[in-house]
Amino acid sequence: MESYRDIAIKMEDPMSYFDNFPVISNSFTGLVSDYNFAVEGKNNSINSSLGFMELLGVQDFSSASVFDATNLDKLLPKEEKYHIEPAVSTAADESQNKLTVAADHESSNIFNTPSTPNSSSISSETNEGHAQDAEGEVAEKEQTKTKQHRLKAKKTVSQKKKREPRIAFMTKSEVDFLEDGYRWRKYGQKTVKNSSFPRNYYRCTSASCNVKKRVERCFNDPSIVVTTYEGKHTHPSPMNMNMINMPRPTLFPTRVFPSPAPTATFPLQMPFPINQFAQPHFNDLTTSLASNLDHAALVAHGRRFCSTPSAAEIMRDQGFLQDLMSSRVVEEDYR
DNA sequence: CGCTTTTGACCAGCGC
DNA sequence: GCGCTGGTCAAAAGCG
Repeated sequence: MESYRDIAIKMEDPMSYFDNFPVISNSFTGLVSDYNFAVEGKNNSINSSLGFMELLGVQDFSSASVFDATNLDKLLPKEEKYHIEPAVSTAADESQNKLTVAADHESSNIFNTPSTPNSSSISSETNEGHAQDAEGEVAEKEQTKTKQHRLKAKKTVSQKKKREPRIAFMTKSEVDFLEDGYRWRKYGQKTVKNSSFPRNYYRCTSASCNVKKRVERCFNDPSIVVTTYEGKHTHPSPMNMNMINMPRPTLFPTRVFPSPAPTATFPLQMPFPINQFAQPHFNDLTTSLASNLDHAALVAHGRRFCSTPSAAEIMRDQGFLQDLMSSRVVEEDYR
């Protein structure tokens, strides 16, 4: 039913998108330059696969370049839907990590998740003295009741709620679950057609936060992890909360965004953690998207990132990597 | 004990 | 209508 049919970042000219893409951290230049940033364009094809710094390098860090919200309608036509295709690997690409960002746009679908139904205990209400048949009947009735309740709940909800916009990240990684600063609880796992890898479903553990996350491996390139976010966090990232009062290392910019801060609001409100050194503009695409790129880059590139001992030491001293990377990556780096 | 993960069952939507 | 697939639920099990 739900295939990768919807892409939000659709553009006639991908470069025009990045003309307004702010450099969020010039300290990461050496890091992200090894990424190919693939953006899918018209006709379900990859329009470009460009070195990340080629895309970012044109930026004037001091200039106030923000997303122009008026262009977003052009980028995200309501009726059109697109497929996510993995970035095409070339021989030269093989040794490099590849990161693709795309977003789902699914305005027409109905959100069919029911509100959490009251769970009824069936067995505990069964009287021991009853005959087994009677017990069976009671259990059956209760089950039917529960089913009807769930069905009703689903119908009610589906009439009101629409599915949130979604955004998918394709990241070349050995680790399935990429840290993003939020806490997630797994609520389902499904085998996927034509894929030997299961798809995992996660929900944000924060109360009243409906953000969902889907993690699966690309069926034709198992080295790529596809992480799909749905919804918008109603709270700041725990990671960012931890970082908010930290002294800022001189290695990193103290001001990440140009002044004035971006004000454009992207229709897809991103679920990602904000950049650790940025002010929390949760509704801003550039903040969230760019922040996630940095983070994904750091996680996936942890080993190489710290290949220079001095850099690694600085980072470790600042307590930066421990907070930002998964523990496994960090452990490997400092062994 | 509380939280998370596992996993079988259920439901909706779609195509035939 | 039926079968298939994706998405979710919820009880049970696992874990710290």
